[in-house]
Amino acid sequence: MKTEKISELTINRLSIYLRCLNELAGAGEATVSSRSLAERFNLNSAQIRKDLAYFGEFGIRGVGYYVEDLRQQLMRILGLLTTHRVAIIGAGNLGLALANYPGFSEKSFRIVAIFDVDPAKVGMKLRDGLTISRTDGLRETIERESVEIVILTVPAEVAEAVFNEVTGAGVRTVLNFAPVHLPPRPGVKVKTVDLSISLESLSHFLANPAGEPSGW
Amino acid sequence: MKTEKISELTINRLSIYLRCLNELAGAGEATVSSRSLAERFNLNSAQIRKDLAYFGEFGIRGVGYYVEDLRQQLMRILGLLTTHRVAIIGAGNLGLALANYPGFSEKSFRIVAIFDVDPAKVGMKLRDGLTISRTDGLRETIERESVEIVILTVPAEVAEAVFNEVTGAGVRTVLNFAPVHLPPRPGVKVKTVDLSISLESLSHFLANPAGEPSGW
DNA sequence: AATTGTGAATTCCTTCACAGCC
DNA sequence: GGCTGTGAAGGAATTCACAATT
Repeated sequence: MKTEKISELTINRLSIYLRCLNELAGAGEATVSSRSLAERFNLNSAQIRKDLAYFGEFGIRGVGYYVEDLRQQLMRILGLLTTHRVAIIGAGNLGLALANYPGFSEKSFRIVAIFDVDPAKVGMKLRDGLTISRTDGLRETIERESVEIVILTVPAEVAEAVFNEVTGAGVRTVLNFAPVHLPPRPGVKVKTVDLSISLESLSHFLANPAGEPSGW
Repeated sequence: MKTEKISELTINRLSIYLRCLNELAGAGEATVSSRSLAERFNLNSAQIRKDLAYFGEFGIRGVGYYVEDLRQQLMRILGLLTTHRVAIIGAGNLGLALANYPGFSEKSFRIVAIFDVDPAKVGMKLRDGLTISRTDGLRETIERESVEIVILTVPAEVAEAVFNEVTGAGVRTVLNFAPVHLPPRPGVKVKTVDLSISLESLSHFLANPAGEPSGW
């Protein structure tokens, strides 16, 4: 158990391990080794052991890890034992799709508000208790609803302004889908999902078959 | 100009630089230095110069880079001078949102087909010439429409099977939104966008204020 | 004077390899 | 025998710092 700072890459892998453990638990497996885990997503087994070792000694030599125990540990480490209250800002196609996204564990994340500037959208009921709100009440609603996580699905031009408003209201974590760089704010964590970058990376691959240089 | 292999991270940054150059070109700027570019997304200026140096010598000492020239170079390197034909598989909320996503440059990416298994959805017209197709014709349509890029927005359970089908049909690049590890295939590039991982990373941050360990 | 391009230094991440334990 | 936990080695990515160039 170290006090070193833990890399983002490690945290991302913990999520992957957890997902796999959920499946193993569902399949009734009692234990799993770092090797068999590693084979599922071709990773190195030492990597898995090192990732876990940052947080404690969860395994048993000669045996492996108890699936249910490790699952609980990972849920705790990832903060998934409590429910986080989420707001979506921007009820365009993407915002609405995320509001209904089934992949977010219901237990750990609950969407409590969704906002849009368009008066035609305000008032639209999405489902039980989730209605599109006006953006003028943004700050107030965030505070009243104790929103911890904001998902930003607004146009790029206004993303930074909205970001400033929500962090000003005390939000410390933002999942940003706008294709812009948000300025760093102390104590605030931003994850940006940039779909254009992903597509352009694929485009580069198509343009440069088999590791050929693209320079000339 | 090297023959070294170029990191994914470098390619991703090229997309970021390109976006910025587009703005600068729009604002009528003629030249830009690596330093001023770096300041916009707090990066190191040497990083930018190194990234560009993999592909050629595009700058002028004492001056910087010509905005329009560098823009063209990056478009070429990223393969954005030709249009790539894209198919979306899975017309759920996310698939439909991406079909209408305005962020993909129209010039470089064109969505030519969208598929779903649900008979109730098949035949739905989304817009000019884009109608939801049945999945049985998948392989045939991919070949007929010369699809180069597939966006996978199907449920996790079927993602691998669909992946095998599209790569079998000759598709070499896949943008995967299903929360699964897709097995590596030679000559095929996969980019996975995993929304749960992103959210769980934010959750971890909330659970572990200011770099405190989460072990005990 | 300003800025690029790049070896050298540094920092960060992954993999190896094995002692220690079950 | 099998598997974890980890120090040491190796590899990759970033940053420094400066010679070269306009």
